Amino acid sequence: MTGVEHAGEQLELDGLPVPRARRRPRGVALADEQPVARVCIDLPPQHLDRLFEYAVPATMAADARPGTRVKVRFGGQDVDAYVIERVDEAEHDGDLLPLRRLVSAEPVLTPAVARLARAVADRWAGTLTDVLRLAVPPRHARVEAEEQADDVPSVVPVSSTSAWLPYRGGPAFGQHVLAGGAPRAVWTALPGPAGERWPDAVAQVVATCVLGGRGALVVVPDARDIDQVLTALVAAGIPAHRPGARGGAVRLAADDGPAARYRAFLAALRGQADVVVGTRASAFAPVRDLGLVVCWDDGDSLHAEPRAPYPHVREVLALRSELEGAAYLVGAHGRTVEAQALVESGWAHDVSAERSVVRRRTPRVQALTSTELAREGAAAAARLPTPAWRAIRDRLADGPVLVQVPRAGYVPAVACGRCRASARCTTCHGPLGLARADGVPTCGWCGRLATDWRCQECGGATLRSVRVGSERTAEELGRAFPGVPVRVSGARAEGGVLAAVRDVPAVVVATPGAEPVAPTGYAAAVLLDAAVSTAGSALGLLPDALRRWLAAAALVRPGSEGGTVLLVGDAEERVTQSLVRWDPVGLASRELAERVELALPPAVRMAAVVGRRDAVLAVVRRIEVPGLDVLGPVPVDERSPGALEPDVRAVLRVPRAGGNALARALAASMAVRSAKREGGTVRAQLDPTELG
DNA sequence: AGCACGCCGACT
DNA sequence: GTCGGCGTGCTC
Repeated sequence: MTGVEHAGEQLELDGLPVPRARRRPRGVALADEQPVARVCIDLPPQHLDRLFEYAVPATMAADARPGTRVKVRFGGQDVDAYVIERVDEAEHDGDLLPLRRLVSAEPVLTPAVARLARAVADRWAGTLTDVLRLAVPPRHARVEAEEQADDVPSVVPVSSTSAWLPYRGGPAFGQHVLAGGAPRAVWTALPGPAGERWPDAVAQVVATCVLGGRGALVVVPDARDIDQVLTALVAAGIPAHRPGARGGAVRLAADDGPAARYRAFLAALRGQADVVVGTRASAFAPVRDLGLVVCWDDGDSLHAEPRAPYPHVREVLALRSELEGAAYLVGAHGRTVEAQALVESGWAHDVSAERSVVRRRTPRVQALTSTELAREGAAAAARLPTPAWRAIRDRLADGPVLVQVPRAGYVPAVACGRCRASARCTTCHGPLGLARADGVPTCGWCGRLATDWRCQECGGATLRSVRVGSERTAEELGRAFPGVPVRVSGARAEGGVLAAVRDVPAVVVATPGAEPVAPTGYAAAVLLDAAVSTAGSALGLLPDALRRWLAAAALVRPGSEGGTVLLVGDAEERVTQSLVRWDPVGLASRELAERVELALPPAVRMAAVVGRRDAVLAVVRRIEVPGLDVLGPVPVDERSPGALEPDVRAVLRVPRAGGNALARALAASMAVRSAKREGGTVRAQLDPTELG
């Protein structure tokens, strides 16, 4: 043994016992006040998910505050860490190493966000470090050094809540927010005229919150939605935050690039912006005096974080509203089963409109199913049946007509023209499709051109389309309505996603989620290939199909102004009826009852453990919680890198009340796994979205 | 994650 | 005799 430390003893002045924390490396003067920093280390292994203590050098005494980024020596290497707290005495009985370096004095991790991140890590059986990587944007030193704002008096928001009048419980929600309360609501938004659409309602309740002296946070699926909310906020008296000014709203999106993202983050952190409007990761934004959190369209898959520990915005904000005493609002045109569960458990209020209001504000909806068409004597086989064609032609006189197509591309799938077997690549057996009208079929997996294709079943050499995408639909509609401009909007379309179209006659073809807004509403919407949207057995498929249709239908003028929606195809009956009656809550409620019956989430809590068979079994075997049900493991399609056998998935199921215990036990088992280096790879996911 | 220590096989 | 395999343990 060498290097026995005596340095601490020099502080033993008046006979008091030397606090352990005062033991320190020779030659480093320590902070007088709170000389111990508890830090969270930026290393992935699950068994390191706890705080480690370091001595605070006197030089960092003032700046190494909770929330700052530091460098520490850990296990012989330099690692990044966050100071979580400063304390007087260490719990660790052993020498403390000094903090190595203060990266920045900016306390980027506020106590509230640190607490939220810990709760999120616990809830999803992940590590604090993983969550902090989602929550805190990478530092941008130049942005950090930019001029600080002078305190210019903030603008006073306009106090209008007109957009909430149609909703039962809407005005009361706003009043409660204004008074500093923390009401919780699940809101079914309706289509409306300019100034009363969902972004306006969101902006008004945000303005109400700011008027009441608190900050607000709005999380939406994508950048286009951010713009819509920011525009509506201006009308509600909350302008875009200007650097150098006090107040206003900032947009916070990872897509805006590191500098813009960090600048917006700092504006919130420093209390300069009152309102943050952003995508997924902004659920963790450090808004000061948070009074309201809003999640718009919680059924959009963009709200589900794809990185470990896979938290969902709707649930993160629910945790946050409880931890910070903030009001909670989740809104959509549709209703997810999960949001319905918040209502039916009594956790949140239902904020919806009366039937009469729904009828007044929504377009006329008609389902063109094959039975419906047969009744009218029309050919059912046509993708665009005559009544739909006629409706488009008639409504085009009044304005733009929206056509929603569930698939992007031209002809994403083709089949043998003789025996109808789906056409597969001769090399890798991937699906063949057409990129353009004059194109050669190409493989969707390996990209090879199928130049001299022959059917492997029957030897046929001709191909027919089995799925039609938005591009091909646009081409067909162009021919069907000569002289009418056709626009295409979609992530993979040539012009990308269009934010808006003009109020002139045009056919607008869009994939779900990419529908442009029309200033005074579309004259009509036609939802094609309805059967495609409800085919399959995935969990939540039906409410999700309704969500996509309602999102498009909500852009159409009310029936009183001729607004018409046509659903074309034989979709699942209940979903079709829910659209016709504009009743997303009814569908979600029935679906929830079914989930209770079948012991499926959210009536129960589940976790998926995916990876190499032996590794998965080892993790699962250690888990003991009351009422645990282990399903599987069964093989899945993917395989771990380098593995010979396909991965397996085990599904763990517990009664809803046992969710926290399951998460804790799963995290503990994963920690044992990482400590023992059991080998292979294992992914643990709570509330898995895909259950195969 | 990285790095130590520690106990069993084929090799200069 | 040793060089070196990776199983187990630890890191404030």
